[in-house]
Amino acid sequence: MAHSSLILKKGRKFDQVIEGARTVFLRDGYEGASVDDIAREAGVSKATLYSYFPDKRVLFLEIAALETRRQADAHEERLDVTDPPEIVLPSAGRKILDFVLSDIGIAVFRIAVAESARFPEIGQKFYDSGPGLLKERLSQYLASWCAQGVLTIDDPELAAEQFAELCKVHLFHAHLFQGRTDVDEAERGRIIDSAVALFLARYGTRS
Amino acid sequence: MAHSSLILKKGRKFDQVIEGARTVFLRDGYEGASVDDIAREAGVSKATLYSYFPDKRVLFLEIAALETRRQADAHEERLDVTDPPEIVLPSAGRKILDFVLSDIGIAVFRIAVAESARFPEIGQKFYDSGPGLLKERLSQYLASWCAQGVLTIDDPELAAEQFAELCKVHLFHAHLFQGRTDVDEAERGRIIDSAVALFLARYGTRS
DNA sequence: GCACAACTAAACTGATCAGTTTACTTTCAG
DNA sequence: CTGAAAGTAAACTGATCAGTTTAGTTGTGC
Repeated sequence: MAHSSLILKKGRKFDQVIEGARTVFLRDGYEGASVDDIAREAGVSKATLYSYFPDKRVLFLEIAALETRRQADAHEERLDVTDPPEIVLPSAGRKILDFVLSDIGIAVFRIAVAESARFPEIGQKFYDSGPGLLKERLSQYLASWCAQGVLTIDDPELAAEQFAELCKVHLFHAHLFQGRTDVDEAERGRIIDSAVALFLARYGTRS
Repeated sequence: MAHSSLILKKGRKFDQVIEGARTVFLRDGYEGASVDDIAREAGVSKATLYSYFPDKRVLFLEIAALETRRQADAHEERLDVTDPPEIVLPSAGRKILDFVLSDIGIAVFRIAVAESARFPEIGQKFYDSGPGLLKERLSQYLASWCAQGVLTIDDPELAAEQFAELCKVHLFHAHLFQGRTDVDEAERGRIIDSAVALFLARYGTRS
């Protein structure tokens, strides 16, 4: 008895295709990736690949969707409303910064920026599952502490985005445009501390 | 007498080629642009184009360099050190925001992000003539007002980048990823006002 | 008005690549 | 064991495109 694989849509190598496409698209971008490369990387014949996906574009959109979902999952954990901003903001900021400096974070950003002119839904999905989702969660957290009088924020959504941007300052551009991959712990900490201080100087109720 | 055109390197149609390449590269990106398209757009034969530039890559790098120079020129005007931060910051912020929301600003950013993995010097040049130059100018301005005790900033370069990022909050991503081109004056003003307030709450000496 | 450089249209080369087809092999459920 | 579904390698089609070549035309300084 045992493994009734009802869930398998069709084909044994579907996952291999997805994994190969992911690798190649993230490494080479949409234009730079060739279908032959993907098939080779996936360890699958081109004919098999084309039995799953009608064309390169659809395969790419599928990968982009999966990858943005994964991005969303990385930000999954709700912010703990019971912890105060002085605790939550530094740790949330660190997670944001670590993600946008990661290889996968940079690769997805690069592709979203490059291809969202050609494929508008890619830009939309990327935004919704990345910056947009973060804004939603963080603004809810901020609003709940406003209600308690610990924070004073007239527009929590705007404030959430301001905080997120402050966390990326300097290092994100340095990595994206100057290839600086050598960002150490201390430097990250310095940026986040400054972001939190700047944020709380304005939105924190006087201590 | 008259027009001794000593300056002309060679060729009467050099400028046409540049202009055509600019149009097509900014519209279609590096991979998306074809040399035939560029020649047609420039109103020039392919052979002429190839008499000026050895290959597509060099032509692209030339356009990217010119375009980033132009970007730098747009930020040219030094900040007037005699005006106080409450005057300078809102107007500088508006200029930053207007630029990054302009068609040309978005197009150059898209190409810099997409191609700086393939052509590292593009990322470097873009950074130097855009965000880097701005940081330099703005941090000098900030430092000069620190000396007078009006501002209190331990790291003016970091603060300059923080301010620049705050000015782009929300609207830049909305335009880049969601194609929102309909950003009105009021919304821009709201973002800038909030950025200035946030910045001065922390770095301004108490009023 | 001549000589020479700049320019042209168009054809061509060689490469790459998306997507298809063919003839064959592997896998596995019943 | 068997037959159908899934997969394979490799050749093929048709298109695009960077870059070259050819044979001829235009513009211009002198």
